[in-house]
Amino acid sequence: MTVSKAAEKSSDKPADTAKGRKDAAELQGQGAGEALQLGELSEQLGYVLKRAQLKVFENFLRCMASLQLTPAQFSVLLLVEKNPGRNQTEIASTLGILRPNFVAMLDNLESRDLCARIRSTNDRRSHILVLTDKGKAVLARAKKLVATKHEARLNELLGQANREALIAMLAKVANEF
Amino acid sequence: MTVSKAAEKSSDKPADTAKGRKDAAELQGQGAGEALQLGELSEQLGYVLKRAQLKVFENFLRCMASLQLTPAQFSVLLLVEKNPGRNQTEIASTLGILRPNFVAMLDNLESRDLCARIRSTNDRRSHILVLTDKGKAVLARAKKLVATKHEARLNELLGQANREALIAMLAKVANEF
DNA sequence: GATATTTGATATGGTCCATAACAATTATCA
DNA sequence: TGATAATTGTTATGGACCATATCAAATATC
Repeated sequence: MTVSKAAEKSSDKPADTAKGRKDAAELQGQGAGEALQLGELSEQLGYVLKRAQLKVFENFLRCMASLQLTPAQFSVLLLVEKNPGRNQTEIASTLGILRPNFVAMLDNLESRDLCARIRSTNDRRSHILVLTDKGKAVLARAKKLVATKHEARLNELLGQANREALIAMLAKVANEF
Repeated sequence: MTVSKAAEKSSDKPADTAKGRKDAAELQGQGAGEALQLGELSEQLGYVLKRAQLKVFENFLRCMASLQLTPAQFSVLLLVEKNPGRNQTEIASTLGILRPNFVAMLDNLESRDLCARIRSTNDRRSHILVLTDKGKAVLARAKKLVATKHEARLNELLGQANREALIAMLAKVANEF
């Protein structure tokens, strides 16, 4: 059903021109066993950005294994703690999460008694979000884990000054690119 | 079928203790209409990394709209150009793409006549990858678009020196974190 | 008071990522 | 040599994440 599935194999013997066959012959066994050259790829912003993000998320998940918190869940807890009394739409949209996709996230956090939906008396359509006591306690422990295991790792890799510069530049890119 | 779907709604009136009701009352209409405070979130590496990556990919796609190349496809073309004669497993693994998922990507690129699979004569199991002439031409145009529209944007945002420093730090994080 | 908008929610489809399994081919080694 | 193991490209499949359309209830607008 994917677009790529609909792609027709143009021919069974691609590049089968006289020049094609000659070039192919020259390439047989090219640099076998040797490491590939990344070339310009290693200076492509998107490439290095994506790979760094994957590594950081991976490390985050390892650090949070005992609390079973994903980066997205951690960000929700942080934002609700900082902005108690806001509704789902407000929290979701500032995190770039679409409302439909935020429902399942909240179902999960609420089922673990980390946060609660409270019907607003001002506007009975909306749910006000609050951290439960357990949620506050878990978030406090999560922050310590992040500080001691996650950010500390980045500090010993880049140094305090570079770490702050990196985050500042990333924030600028995220906001103004 | 998701995990979160299996989450049971613990109760219809969450946090309905005496303290819970009082706290909820205090929160009604909290900072309505005002912007939310990001708080510690804006200094979380993972958060700012992810958002920056999304913005950069988004901009990349806009710059490449005329060539219809995604960041992943661009990286494949770059790597094949730099390392002609390598097989699918080698190209995919250095890009962090799993072999099964690489098949559809190549089907797509091959159907557009950007690259070609050639049966190796040394090892008839493997397909050697090469850029077609059209693939080389498209990649050349893609590089120019990236340089003039994409990287130039980053330069005017951070400056040349900072841009290089950012990429160097991201590469370090990607490789050593 | 009729109409439009907002909120949370459901259903659904797409894309990306990960694992298992398979046929063809090659490597290993008894 | 020949039996067995490993590798390559591939298919099938399921999960996680993201996006859109739609809905009922509640509210806003006029």
